[in-house]
Amino acid sequence: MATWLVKSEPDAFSWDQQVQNGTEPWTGVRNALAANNLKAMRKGDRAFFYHSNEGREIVGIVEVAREAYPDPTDETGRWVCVDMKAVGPLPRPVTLAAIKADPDFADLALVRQSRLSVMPVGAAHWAKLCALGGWTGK
DNA sequence: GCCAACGTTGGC
DNA sequence: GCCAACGTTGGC
Repeated sequence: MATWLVKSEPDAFSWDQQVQNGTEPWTGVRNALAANNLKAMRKGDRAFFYHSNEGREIVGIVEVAREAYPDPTDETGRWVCVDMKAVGPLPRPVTLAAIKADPDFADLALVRQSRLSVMPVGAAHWAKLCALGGWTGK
């Protein structure tokens, strides 16, 4: 199972909405690198749900419910989306400040490429972020 | 609200 | 196909 991190501005689509809706299409990605990451996602992969701009913290975990398919919000038909299902909130959201303060995360894409909206997270980083977030679920 | 990073567009 | 101009993202 691969692990990822996806960003959303809470003004546009927040964690609360994700939880309320259960499963939700992850649309609106218009960046080639991010789109490649979406295409590499497999059903059952997990991803951190990160609030950009407002909050700037990892607030929860979602799971890929449907692999890449054409983004219905894209008129050109060039871009794809996936479906994400809410798994659960992090008991203690992990802030960007905390991530940046830890040298272990210096090579995390979130730190290195701040504008990328969909990125892979290595197994070691995933485990550490789960621990920091107080995540005890599976 | 400002600015840095960076992707995209369009003129040549 | 290069590169300057411009737009967008997102941290601060």
